[in-house]
Amino acid sequence: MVRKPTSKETARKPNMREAILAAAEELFATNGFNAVSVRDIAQAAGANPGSVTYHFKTKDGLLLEIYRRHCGPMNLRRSELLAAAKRVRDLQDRLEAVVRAYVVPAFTSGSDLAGGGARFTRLRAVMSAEGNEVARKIIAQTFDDTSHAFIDAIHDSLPHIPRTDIVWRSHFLLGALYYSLVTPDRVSRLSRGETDGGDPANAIEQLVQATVAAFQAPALDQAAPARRRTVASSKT
Amino acid sequence: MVRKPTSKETARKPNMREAILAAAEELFATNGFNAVSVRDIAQAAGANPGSVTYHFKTKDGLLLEIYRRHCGPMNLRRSELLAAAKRVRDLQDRLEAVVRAYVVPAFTSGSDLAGGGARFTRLRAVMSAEGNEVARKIIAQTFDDTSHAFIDAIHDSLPHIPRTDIVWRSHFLLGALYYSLVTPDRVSRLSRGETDGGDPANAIEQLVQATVAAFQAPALDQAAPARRRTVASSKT
DNA sequence: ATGTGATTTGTACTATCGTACAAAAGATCA
DNA sequence: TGATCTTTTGTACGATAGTACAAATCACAT
Repeated sequence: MVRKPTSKETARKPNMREAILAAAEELFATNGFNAVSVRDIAQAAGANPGSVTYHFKTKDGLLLEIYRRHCGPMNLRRSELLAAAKRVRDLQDRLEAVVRAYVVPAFTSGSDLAGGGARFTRLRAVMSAEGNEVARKIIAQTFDDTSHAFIDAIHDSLPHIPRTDIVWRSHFLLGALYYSLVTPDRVSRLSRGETDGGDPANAIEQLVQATVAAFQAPALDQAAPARRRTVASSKT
Repeated sequence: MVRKPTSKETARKPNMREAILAAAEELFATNGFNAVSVRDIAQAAGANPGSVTYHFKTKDGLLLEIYRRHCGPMNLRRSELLAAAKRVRDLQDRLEAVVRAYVVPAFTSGSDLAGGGARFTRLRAVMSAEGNEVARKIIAQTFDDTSHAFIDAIHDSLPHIPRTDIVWRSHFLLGALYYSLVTPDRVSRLSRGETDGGDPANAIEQLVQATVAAFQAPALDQAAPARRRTVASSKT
């Protein structure tokens, strides 16, 4: 179909395998796993449905390979940034650096795949929402260590906050991060169109700033007693 | 259309229509829209597949009816709580009350359907992640007004924060809220099993506390200059 | 140029999907 | 009771799903 002008380079039109991976990543991330058929992927990649079976055996195998492709680089990058962040001496600055080390690789490229970071993170968000089993397994065994490392680092910057609260707030961070990537235009819509919903740098800044403040909130148990109010207590 | 239930009880085998709605709600919320077949729903409801077609015409129609069933009551409850929150005089207390008015109906029942609040909110989270068109439309025309009302109320409590930042942080709130309901056990897992990941009241408190702090963070543009740090500036 | 192993294509198979529709069953009231 | 609705059942149909597999094609060392 597409002719290679030269037989020298293997990756003239990128390996087809790569094209399939990229197409699948994009389609899965925007539509979910079950809504996308193997034929959809093949068509988007300019490939034959049989090619997908050849390279990845099954649809699950394709998803698994997408994860394998990204998890390593993204974790590596996070580790590097986390190590650098830990060296920041000022406690507040360090907290911000740690949060940034967590957020940045999720938005920007986690490997050499173009724009891969945001797309893969969005994919993770969607798979998580769908309760995809393949994704759940590989994520649990790949990211839980990283999550713990970050939680520990944050806890070091906020020794007076109980670990439980740190975990909750990290959880909220991940949710906010996911949602930002799942609905990339919702912010501009609600902002009455005057803003930069699509600018990832701005999204990162907003997320980091808000998250740092959330982490710094007083601990739940020891919150100032005067602060307890129950405006919405009826249970229905 | 509405036949008097008459003969002694309201429904000896509960309306079947309700059973189908409940089963669909549960299955969609945990597995996504496309992963669940009409036959799955019928079986879970103890009904015949044809019954689903009879009551809701199409699968989309079934989803639409689920939304119709919940959106009204939940918005009503939010409005009530928001109105009450707005009457709180102290600015910080009011902010917390407003956030609570937004969060509580999403966790607890928004109508008389048992446990409907959390389940429906989880459903919304999943549909949002999957980019479901039916859900997107009805949500945009049902919740955007509410969202604006909340954003306005929060802005009133934080006049010095630009509206853009408020919108972002509301966005993060919704993401955190969604994610808490999508992965109900992740917190306990990361907390090394000693905590209450399944307790909704605790989740609400954690979310409200963290979110209030996030809203109160300094505005992005006017953040203290000394605070700007770029520990993660390299781009890939 | 040719043989060889790696890919790509085309097609086919079975399972399951959403939906339609006629017949059966149940309920309501003259 | 019999007539007339509403609801449930059973079954079927066309479309599409994931996957398998043989044939065709390609890349390249010889």
